Amino acid sequence: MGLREPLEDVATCGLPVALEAIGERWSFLILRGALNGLRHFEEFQSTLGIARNILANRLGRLVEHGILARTPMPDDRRKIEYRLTQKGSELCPAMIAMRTWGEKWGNGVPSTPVLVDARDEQPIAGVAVLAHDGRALQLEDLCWKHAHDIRPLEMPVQDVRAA
Amino acid sequence: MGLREPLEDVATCGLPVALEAIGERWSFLILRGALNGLRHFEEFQSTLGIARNILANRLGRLVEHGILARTPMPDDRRKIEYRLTQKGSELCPAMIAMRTWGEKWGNGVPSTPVLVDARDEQPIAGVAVLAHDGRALQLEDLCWKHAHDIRPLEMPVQDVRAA
DNA sequence: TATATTAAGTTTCTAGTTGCAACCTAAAAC
DNA sequence: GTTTTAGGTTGCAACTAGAAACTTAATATA
Repeated sequence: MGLREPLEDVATCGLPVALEAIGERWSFLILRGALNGLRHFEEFQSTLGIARNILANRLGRLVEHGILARTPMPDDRRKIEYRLTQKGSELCPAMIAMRTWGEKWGNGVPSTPVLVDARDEQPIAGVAVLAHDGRALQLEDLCWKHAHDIRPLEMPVQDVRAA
Repeated sequence: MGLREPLEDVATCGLPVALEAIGERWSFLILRGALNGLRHFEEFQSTLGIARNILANRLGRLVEHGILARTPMPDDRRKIEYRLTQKGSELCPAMIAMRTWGEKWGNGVPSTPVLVDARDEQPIAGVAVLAHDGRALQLEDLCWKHAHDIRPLEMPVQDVRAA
């Protein structure tokens, strides 16, 4: 692959940060597996069909980035449990967004298993970009602005001087 | 890389479909560039600092996948315009989700430019998973179910027999 | 018309990465 | 104590990424 530069400096942006951690196909699939309940090396290996050395490498990388936590099981210390951290779990919306897109634009793949709302067990509608007040925004409603061009919302009367 | 299998069959899921198209760091960054208004080869090249052959390869791949449209400009036919298609634009939520995650969990990167709501020019809140009725769901509210275990919502009276 | 310049790719070549298969190591089971 | 199991390493061939130089076609300039 040639040398891999940190890539962070490609304009200030959170995206390169995320890519550094999971910007690679197996990382995504391992993450998807973890969100689906996979916990152990052999589970990932047999479910995903990934080569063992690559799996070891990616699991290690995800652990390094604090996305997975690595714990030997107390009852059988050969067994290692890889579990999503809070940081890792919060990649869920990104994963779902990609999955939903792939489902819509791919060749009619009806993804399984289905992600449902625990309350009524109905499939989710998808992912949306939310405005500061919670409204779901359409793509046409979005635009880019430089940070210094943004004027803070006028608050009722309070002087909020904290960041 | 050895041989690259289609990867589609890693359980039925839209995610591999998406990864096939953009599951690679430069593709994401090119896409981000496009969402930010980049249109031409040299713009991408100088902004992202990507090697020219890789850029050509990725642009071609994105065009093949119908994510970018490739059009020579009428006034200067050397110039090629790469523009997001509808399919490509709809990757925006996925990109934003990753960016937002990177912003939160990275080393305090304040991403620039900022994505704002066009109506009030306020920065967006983030990305959320929506339930079928439009409520924003928390991660704890989500769970996986097999398709055949899902019972359709009882509709008023209509007998909906279509898939 | 002849000569630069520019936009968008190719080509070449090196070095690092991936993938597969086989091997290793420590803990548990028999 | 031998076997099995979980989670890795190692070695090697094939492939890919990246930098820089080269190509090609369309415009601009002299």
